[in-house]
Amino acid sequence: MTKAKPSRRRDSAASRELLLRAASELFADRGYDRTTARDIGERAGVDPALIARYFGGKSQLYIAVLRSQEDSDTFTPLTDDERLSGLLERVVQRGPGPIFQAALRPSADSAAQTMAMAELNRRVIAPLSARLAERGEERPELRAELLTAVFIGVILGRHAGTLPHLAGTTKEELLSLLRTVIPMDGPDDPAEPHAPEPE
Amino acid sequence: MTKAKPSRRRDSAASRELLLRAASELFADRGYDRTTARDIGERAGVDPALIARYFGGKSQLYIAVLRSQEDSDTFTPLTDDERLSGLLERVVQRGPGPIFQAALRPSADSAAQTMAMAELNRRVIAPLSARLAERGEERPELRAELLTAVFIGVILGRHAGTLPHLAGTTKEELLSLLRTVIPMDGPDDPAEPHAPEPE
DNA sequence: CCCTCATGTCATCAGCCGATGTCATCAATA
DNA sequence: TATTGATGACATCGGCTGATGACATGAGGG
Repeated sequence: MTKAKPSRRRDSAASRELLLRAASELFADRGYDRTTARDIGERAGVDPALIARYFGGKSQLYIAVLRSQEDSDTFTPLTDDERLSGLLERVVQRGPGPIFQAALRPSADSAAQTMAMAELNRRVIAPLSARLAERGEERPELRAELLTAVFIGVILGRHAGTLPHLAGTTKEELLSLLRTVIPMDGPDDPAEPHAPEPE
Repeated sequence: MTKAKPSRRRDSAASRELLLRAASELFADRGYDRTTARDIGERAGVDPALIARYFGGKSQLYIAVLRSQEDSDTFTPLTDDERLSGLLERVVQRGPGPIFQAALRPSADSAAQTMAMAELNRRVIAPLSARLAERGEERPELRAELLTAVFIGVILGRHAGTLPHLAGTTKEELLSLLRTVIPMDGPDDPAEPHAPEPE
């Protein structure tokens, strides 16, 4: 009963997965508004009507994409060198991602937009804010938002292709550039070392 | 012959001007893609069909807006305190402006997009690049693009309303925040124009 | 005073969007 | 094999966009 034969020639789970993957790529590359349901279907090789059937609509597909990436992201502050490097690695390869897109290019769909901003807070702003507070900086939330906006601005500016020199940078160049703009945690932390970081 | 009576009840020049002004405000606030011709007509109190008649279409109206603002902008580098302050003043009051919008949120219309990026270079990136070169920095064009992206990222992040703390800042707070991220020209410049200093 | 044409109004078009419903088709089970 | 439910292909809908052309109107020149 309920045998999940993997050799099914018509497999709804596979179609779901194809749509999710295609949507993930396209939302990461172009953001929500500029990717159409027909685009997603074409890239997935699946009829776009199935988006409505399996996810309930484009905005809920978007939310599903956000959820599907929940675990793949670490929650280290942006001032952590490894975190910044890893983030850049992913961004250079797969585009800014749906969340960063949503921060500076908010979509009209309020459910999707709200979800994206909640994730941005959870994954990026909150840990950064906590780190800045640890350092003893004033207004840590404000500064965390500032640095996040800075980071996303550079990422999007590079990806949009409108800034040719920036677009031509390698991941390493970009990393060193960002370090001149985002004050990183030193290896010898000037802040009091009373709270060691679990890794 | 061609008497320009100012009391004409039906005045094409006035309609043109109203459309131009309304478009200027809306493009500055929402960017190109997200403002519709009907929006512009409604705000201007003018029939949107006249956009096509007087400008040739939406994209040419956009270009006309860019041209109409050509003189109103100074061409000082972003690292100049007065320039940064003035820019913020305008941005806080009237929104990011069509050019900054276009840099991180490129539109599908290629003519409009190309024009906007040319203006961005002329007004912001080029003077900043020249200033950085004067300072003796390496890769001045790249750094100029980086700082421009940083600036626009903060501006858009604040304007989008997705970053609440940033959105709540006054012009002065924002200015001091930006100074922590964009290395300004000192009043007594520490770097001699002829003697680059090692750091 | 009447004609003419600039100006403005309006209906409508074609294209794209997301979404929905219908129907054919195939796999699993009896 | 016959039945049935799941799966997917397709046509189409209503809504929005930018654009266009036909028509109304009134100001200014003769």
